[in-house]
Amino acid sequence: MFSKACEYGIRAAVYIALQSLDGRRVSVNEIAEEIDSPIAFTAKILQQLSRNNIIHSVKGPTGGFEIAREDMDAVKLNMIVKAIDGDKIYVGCGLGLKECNAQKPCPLHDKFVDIRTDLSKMLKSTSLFELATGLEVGLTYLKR
Amino acid sequence: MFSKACEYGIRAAVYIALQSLDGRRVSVNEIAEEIDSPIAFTAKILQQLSRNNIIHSVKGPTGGFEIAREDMDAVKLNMIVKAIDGDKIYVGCGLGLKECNAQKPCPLHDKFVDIRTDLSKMLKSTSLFELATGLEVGLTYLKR
DNA sequence: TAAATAAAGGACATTTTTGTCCGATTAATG
DNA sequence: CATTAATCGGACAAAAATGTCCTTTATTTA
Repeated sequence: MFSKACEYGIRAAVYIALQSLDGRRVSVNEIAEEIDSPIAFTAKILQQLSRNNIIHSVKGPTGGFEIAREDMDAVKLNMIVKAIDGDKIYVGCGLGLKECNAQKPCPLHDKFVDIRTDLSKMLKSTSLFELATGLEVGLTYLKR
Repeated sequence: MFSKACEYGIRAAVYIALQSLDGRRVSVNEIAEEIDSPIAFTAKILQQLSRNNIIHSVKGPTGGFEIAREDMDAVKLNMIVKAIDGDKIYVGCGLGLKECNAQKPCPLHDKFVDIRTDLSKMLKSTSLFELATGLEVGLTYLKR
């Protein structure tokens, strides 16, 4: 569904949000450790998220990554997915046809649109804050 | 969503089914031409489908690929997907966690299960025959 | 102001996916 | 029985995704 990069990106963003709720800024090393991901690869992904203004980075000692409380509400999963995987999840034919639309649909078009609409709605309506608070109260987990 | 191999596999299977409805056995070359896919790569995928008894192959002159009328009903999309992509679409965590289940869910677990259940239902309930007949009456397309 | 710390970024390495080529095998037909 | 047409299968090639290493840049603090 998502690329590895995107999986790490979402997990990292949720972890950063969780720590930011406690006012803690976190380093790539801590993030990679806590979400069980490759450090350098995770660093690249965090750069992408930072460039897309999804998370905020601070250089130098005491630096690291953080997310403002308001941004946790504003940032929805679809923004993270788009920043990392582009819009290929939302766009294009399920069977790989170049042209596929209601006028000239592939055999799976309608059924595919249904699934994708649901996925899209879910991603657009799920905020980082929602995911981070689930973690905070111990309902969900990020590791293993 | 699906790998390229799986996209080609589904398109090929639908085309073979369509032609089999007319009693025509088709060659890899014709299939690749008609579904606009790389020939040799398509041949590999057809071998996989053949080994999994999803399509039937006949060697030698007048040979090619075909699907019996009964099999078009029996073969559902999930069987093709499984033969080519394995069960990674149905199994495993959306965020890539090794352990992720109702007892120890990732932050996206429940929402992911919903989407995947829908996808799974759709694939399990869609037969090759259904897709081939849509093509036959000109409601859907396989190329471009 | 020097040292230390952390992200940024470029180059490179590995693995997986996608795709190609060619000889071997099978079967129909003249 | 030779020729030809088709799939089968293995080895190879190219491209994309994943992952690593190392240098540079920014910033804090002693």
